[in-house]
Amino acid sequence: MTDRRSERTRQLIAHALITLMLEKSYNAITVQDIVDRANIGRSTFYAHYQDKDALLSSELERLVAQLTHNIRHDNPHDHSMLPSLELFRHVQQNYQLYKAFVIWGHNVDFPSKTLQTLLSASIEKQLDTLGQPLSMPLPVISNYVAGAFLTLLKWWLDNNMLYSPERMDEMFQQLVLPGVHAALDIKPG
Amino acid sequence: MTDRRSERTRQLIAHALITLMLEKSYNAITVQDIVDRANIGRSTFYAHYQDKDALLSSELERLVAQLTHNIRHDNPHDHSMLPSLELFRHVQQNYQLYKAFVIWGHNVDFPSKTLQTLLSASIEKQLDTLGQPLSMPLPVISNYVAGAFLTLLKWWLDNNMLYSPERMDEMFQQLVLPGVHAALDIKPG
Amino acid sequence: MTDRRSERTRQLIAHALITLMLEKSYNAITVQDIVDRANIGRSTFYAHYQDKDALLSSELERLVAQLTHNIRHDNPHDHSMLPSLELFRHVQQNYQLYKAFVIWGHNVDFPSKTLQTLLSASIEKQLDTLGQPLSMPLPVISNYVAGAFLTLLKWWLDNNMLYSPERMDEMFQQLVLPGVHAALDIKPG
Amino acid sequence: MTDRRSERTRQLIAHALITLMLEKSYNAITVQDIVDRANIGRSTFYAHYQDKDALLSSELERLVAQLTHNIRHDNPHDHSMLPSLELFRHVQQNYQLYKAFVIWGHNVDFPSKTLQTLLSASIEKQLDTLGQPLSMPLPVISNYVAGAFLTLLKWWLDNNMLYSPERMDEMFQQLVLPGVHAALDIKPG
DNA sequence: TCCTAAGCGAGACGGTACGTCTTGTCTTCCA
DNA sequence: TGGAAGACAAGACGTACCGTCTCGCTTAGGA
Repeated sequence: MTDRRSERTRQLIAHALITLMLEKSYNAITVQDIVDRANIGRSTFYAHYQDKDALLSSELERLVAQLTHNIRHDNPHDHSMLPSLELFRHVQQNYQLYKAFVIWGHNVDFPSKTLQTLLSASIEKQLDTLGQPLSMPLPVISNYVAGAFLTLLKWWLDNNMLYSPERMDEMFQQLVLPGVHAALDIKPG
Repeated sequence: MTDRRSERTRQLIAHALITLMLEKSYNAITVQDIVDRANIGRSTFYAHYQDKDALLSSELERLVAQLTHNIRHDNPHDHSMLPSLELFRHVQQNYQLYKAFVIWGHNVDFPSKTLQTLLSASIEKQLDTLGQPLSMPLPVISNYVAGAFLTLLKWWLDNNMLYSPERMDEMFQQLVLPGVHAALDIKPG
Repeated sequence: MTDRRSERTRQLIAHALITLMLEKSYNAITVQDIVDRANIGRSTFYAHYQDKDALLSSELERLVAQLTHNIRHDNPHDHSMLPSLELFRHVQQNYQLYKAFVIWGHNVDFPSKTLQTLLSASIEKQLDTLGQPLSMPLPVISNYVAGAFLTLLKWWLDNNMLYSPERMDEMFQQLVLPGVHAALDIKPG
Repeated sequence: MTDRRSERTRQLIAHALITLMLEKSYNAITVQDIVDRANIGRSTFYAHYQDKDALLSSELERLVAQLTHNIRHDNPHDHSMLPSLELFRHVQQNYQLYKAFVIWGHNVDFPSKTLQTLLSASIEKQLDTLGQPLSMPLPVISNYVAGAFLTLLKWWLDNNMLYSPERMDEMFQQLVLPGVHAALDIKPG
């Protein structure tokens, strides 16, 4: 059986990063902070990750992988543009994690950028299968939808999830769908 | 009249920052880079700005001030939610500047955050004056509109301003207005 | 009967150290170098020696033991101060070994120190048995003779054993004996 | 006038090294030890010296330069092989310094090596001017004299300068001169 | 002949020091 | 007298080794 110490150490590191990001800005976190919090040696950190950014990227990928997995499996036959309700719910269930990674100002923007790119691509694929005639370029629509969703998500997290995922999704649908339907030449209702 | 050398130095520093930001990531730029590019002494930099972030903030404020000034004066009686066309035009005329400050990945996210906050507040004020009954909280709408606009703006800059400001604004209106009108209980047309 | 693998491993380690010392400075040699060269595991090294210095000490002791053994047994009734000719010959026969351990600059000085201490003690014992009146403290004389001998030895090794052991010994005797005889109040001739 | 802070800092560093070398082995001294003792920043150390060894070399050169300067100027017409008495006196006056740099075991051997090379070269030059016929190679003699002198010097320092410089010199002369005169074919007396 | 304790390789780990880099302060000197 | 030049303290960076450790594999030598 293989040496499982590596995995344990990786988890210690990841957990240290996340708890630290709830306390202070990513930029203000030093490798030594992480190392101290995780109770590991400095070189052990560098044996696992090239640097602090690689750690963040890795954890973000992990988060995104988990997100995609959860969502897609729950609704394999979903044909909506974006499983927004499930996303709001998923985020609620992983509040700490998203709070740590997504909140503005606390962090650099590349989590946002990654999520935007990912969501945008997913939306574009969904819209493409509809085969609707479009009144504007597809990437504009998909980026817009992804951006609008993330904007609402950030606002929600910034305001400590004041509303339920259902209420957030309702507002999202109400704000975004009419415009998208117009862009897709779909008659409302 | 005050010593004008200060102002000249300030401009050298600002120009140095902007040209550097077109070349590499904000985080990768050091104070020494700026000082070398501007041909000034290290202490002179610190005589003008507390640190690198203060410089960026200052230049961003400058940009925003110029933006607000131009827009508002051009259309003093405008009652639309957001002077989006003028904004797209303004950005086009200051392409380099916005490219340097706004493009994702190259930079930290606080320019985006600042712009988002600013736009959002402006929109909220405009919507408030309308006195319309709302089907959702006002901050949700204003944040949504600002986020949607900035998303399109970033996409536009990322794609080297492929379309005209007019076309961008048209798409923006088409995507955003229906949803906002629905939220404001405004009958379309 | 005991497991003989230990002894084999010890030899691998010692051989690795010696070949490495012919290539680079002792200080520049890492435990990992030794471990790689000997094709053993890191922990195996530490199972045999406390650290790199312990290994060097151990090998040096080994060398010294072999030296003392050879010399003393060959000439059990020798009453000269120092069996210098035999020493020069012994060194010649173990050129690589001494080159590795003794040459200046390549190494730290504790091989020299160890040899100096050893030789000095041996000389002191020999001189003491003579019971001669002395014109100066005995340790001064013994240290001087040991130092002079080692200096010539180092010069010889540094110059690739340019001369024969016999010639070296002749020069050593010619340089050192008159002074020592004077110190011991021995009439020349 | 030039900035004199550099020189002050250099002295702080040198002084820190010397006091530390009186307390523990050169190898056991870390750059951080020096930096802490000297109350300077880590990078300041590296602005002045490439590394710890460069510092030691530099201070040793300084010591040697001072040594050569003092000796030669005091006795411009001295024709002896080696101004040994002056050297013993000089060392006595700089006891701390030599104790720090020269004592065996405490240190690596390159101070000894440097001194040996220097003294040897100086002696060789002196002997060469004599034009005496030689019964052995000149470098053998000069190395021997230098080595013998340093051996006595180390013994003296190791024994806390038990005897006066004059007594040490007397013993040195008594031990070394007869042999050298023999090598140079000089009749005694 | 099998069993079991030991020797071993492989390499993860906590830790220490390295030499480099950048920051923000402070001092010197020149125009 | 203001600003360039740059020395400086501070401290984080990513790298290199250290000595300890755990893990399975191999293997010798007593059962």
